[in-house]
Amino acid sequence: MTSLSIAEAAEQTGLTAHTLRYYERDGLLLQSVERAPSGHRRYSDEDLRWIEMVTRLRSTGMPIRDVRRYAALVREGDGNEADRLALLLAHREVVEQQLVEVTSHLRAIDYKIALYEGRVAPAS
Amino acid sequence: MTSLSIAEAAEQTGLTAHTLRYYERDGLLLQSVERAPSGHRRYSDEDLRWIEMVTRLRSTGMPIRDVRRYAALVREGDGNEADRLALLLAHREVVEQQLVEVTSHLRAIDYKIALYEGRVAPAS
DNA sequence: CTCTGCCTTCGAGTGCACTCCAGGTCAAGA
DNA sequence: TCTTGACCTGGAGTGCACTCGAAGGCAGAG
Repeated sequence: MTSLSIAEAAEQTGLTAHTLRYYERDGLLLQSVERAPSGHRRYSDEDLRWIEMVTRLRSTGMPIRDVRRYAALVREGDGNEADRLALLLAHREVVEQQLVEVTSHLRAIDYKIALYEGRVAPAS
Repeated sequence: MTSLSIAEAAEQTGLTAHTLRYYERDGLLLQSVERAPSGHRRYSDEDLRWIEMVTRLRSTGMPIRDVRRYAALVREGDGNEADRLALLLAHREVVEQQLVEVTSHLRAIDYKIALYEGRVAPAS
């Protein structure tokens, strides 16, 4: 049961301290982070694990708004697992679709690169 | 050699008319789009092909600024192919990296989904 | 001739996700 | 005791990529 300062939490999560405060303010965390007597935030392992989940959702492109919704469901506790699942599945669908699209665009760019490298004859 | 109105070009490219004008204003196109006597834009096949390239770059996440730089290089004409190639390769690198990251985050999310679907025993 | 609708420009507005600032608190070290 | 540095808050600012609004031109239908 470690408990980290905001700077340490920032290092651990790869976010900035600014962003960590912002996420908390914006309701993306499950509870308010605990405070030292000085008022400084102390991040628990649990906080860190949740923030990593948030990071996964964010870096797969989930909007803040949806992360907040997911956090709210988890915060509510047992009983809404179906809703959480639906939210994750919907997100999964979107990400999958984006991967397909980006991959296909990337192939077209690769073709262009091949042209510049003289590995392929120009189309015209 | 067709020549399309902005509405038709919008439909063809999947962009909005607003966005087409914005791209032109912002220097993302190779030349100003031709005009009908009425002042209305007329998009050539060449315009359309270039806009598709722009769309590929954009939807793989290349910033407007970099697309503008690439357009400028192409506009300059022969002699800077190495620069264009470098730009595309650098972009390729970034995209590849993002694909890896997103895919790995997606796998973690899939694990969470599997938990909610009761297909896997919880970790703790 | 008037209406409808698509187009024009310029400039302002929007939404998102941070990112930063000012002014202040607090604990530890010289 | 003074300074330093990490942290606090509320609110403002930033950057990006659109997105829209206002005011007007012009062509074809009725």
